[in-house]
Amino acid sequence: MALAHDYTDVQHLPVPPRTDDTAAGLFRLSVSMTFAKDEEIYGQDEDADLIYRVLDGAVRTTRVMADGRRQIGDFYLAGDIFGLEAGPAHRFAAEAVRDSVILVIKASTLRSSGGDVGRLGWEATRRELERAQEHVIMLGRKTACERVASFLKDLSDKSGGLRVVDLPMGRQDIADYLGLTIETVSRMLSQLQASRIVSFCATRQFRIVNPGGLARLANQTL
Amino acid sequence: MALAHDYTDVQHLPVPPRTDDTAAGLFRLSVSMTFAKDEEIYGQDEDADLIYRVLDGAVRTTRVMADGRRQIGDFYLAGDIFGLEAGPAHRFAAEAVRDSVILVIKASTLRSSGGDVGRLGWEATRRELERAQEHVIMLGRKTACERVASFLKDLSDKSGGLRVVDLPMGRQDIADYLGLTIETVSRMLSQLQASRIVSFCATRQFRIVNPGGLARLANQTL
DNA sequence: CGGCAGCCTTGATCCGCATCAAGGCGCAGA
DNA sequence: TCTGCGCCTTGATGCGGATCAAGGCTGCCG
Repeated sequence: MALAHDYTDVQHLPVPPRTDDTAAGLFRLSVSMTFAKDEEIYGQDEDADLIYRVLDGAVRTTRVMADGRRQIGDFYLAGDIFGLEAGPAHRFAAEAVRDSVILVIKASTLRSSGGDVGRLGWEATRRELERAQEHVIMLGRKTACERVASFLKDLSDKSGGLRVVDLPMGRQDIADYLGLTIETVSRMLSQLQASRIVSFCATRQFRIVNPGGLARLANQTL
Repeated sequence: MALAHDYTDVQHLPVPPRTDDTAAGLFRLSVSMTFAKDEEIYGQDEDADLIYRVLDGAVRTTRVMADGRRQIGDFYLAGDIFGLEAGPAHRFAAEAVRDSVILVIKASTLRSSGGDVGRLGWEATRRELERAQEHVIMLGRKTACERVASFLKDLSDKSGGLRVVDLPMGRQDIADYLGLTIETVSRMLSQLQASRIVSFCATRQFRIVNPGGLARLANQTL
């Protein structure tokens, strides 16, 4: 596990670089920090008074059971907000999937804001809830093939529906997100490629060859 | 499936009967409705302008895939609030597990409220998110035995830690909540009883014989 | 350019849960 | 009380994904 962050690279940004979406408004008075690959952003059980936004890079939230079994709660890419799942304390840890730049704001600032700003926080929490519920469906009732297909499709959708998509995370992270083993993920990816649904340009970049076929395999209910 | 509710039993209640918790404050201007066992409270994809609170009975939220596979999102007992998962439309349907009385309030009333009331809605949404995330851990990384043990323990905790607990739902509902089949749920329940962890007084009522053993099997991480 | 380490793929086998099948039990209604 | 139906349990068998095992690829650093 990476060492605790030393906070030497904190910079004050009056305005975040991306201002093209509502979330940006929440982060007007924020601080930017960089995290190395696999570095912890916050720990499980840690007090939660901060909310985060990915500026560049990718983040995973994880929970590890006593015997080492790991579940990834979600992945967050550039523009995404995370850290909202906290009551008094975080129930998941957050780690950088690769070198990342993160904006940070005090949660108490947000929560005490009346009107619009408070409503934006609520909206963001509601979207998190929706994503968690989709995840429940996936883990409860989808086959390994459907899970992997859903994962690739979601990633493409998040990237604006591009045909060529980068995978920021490794196979083990995908497995721990989908509730599978790394071997099963690898086999399903090979199988999807063999069926001409997708095609891997590199280990961590694929092209969607047959979007209709992918959607059918993903078996989305909505 | 039950017929649509005919709304003939709507009554106006100036104050809900239970006023001993914060949630009650949200429902000061609400309407009470009764639903028969298995009756639909709202449908998947249905527009969402209402928020609900269980006064008496039990409710499940469900999502059905094209081929009939069903996943239950959560169960709600007396005092619980549901219907918050909606963006523009509900992503799960809600049905009465047994004859139930439900309080209903317009969501727009809540959302537009500034200050305290708005914050209570956010808090309730955040608790929903926490429950969904626990569900993700369960479905992603727990064995059948751990899932059933967790389920019984959660139910007991929700009922205030009682040793004798009623199961409002049938075995099929439990299976669809835990991502298992009804046969596996039944076998695990028999197994827990054989190991003197719990003891079934009736099909739908059990006693926790060994709380420590149950907690150990549940394998909670927090 | 060569060597090494971490990540990924592929194959063989195993096992937990699903599926298929056959009653048992309890409750409701005659 | 009897009867029937829905719900639940239990047993036998099958299969999807886990586990165990053995390399292959790729990117980094000398």
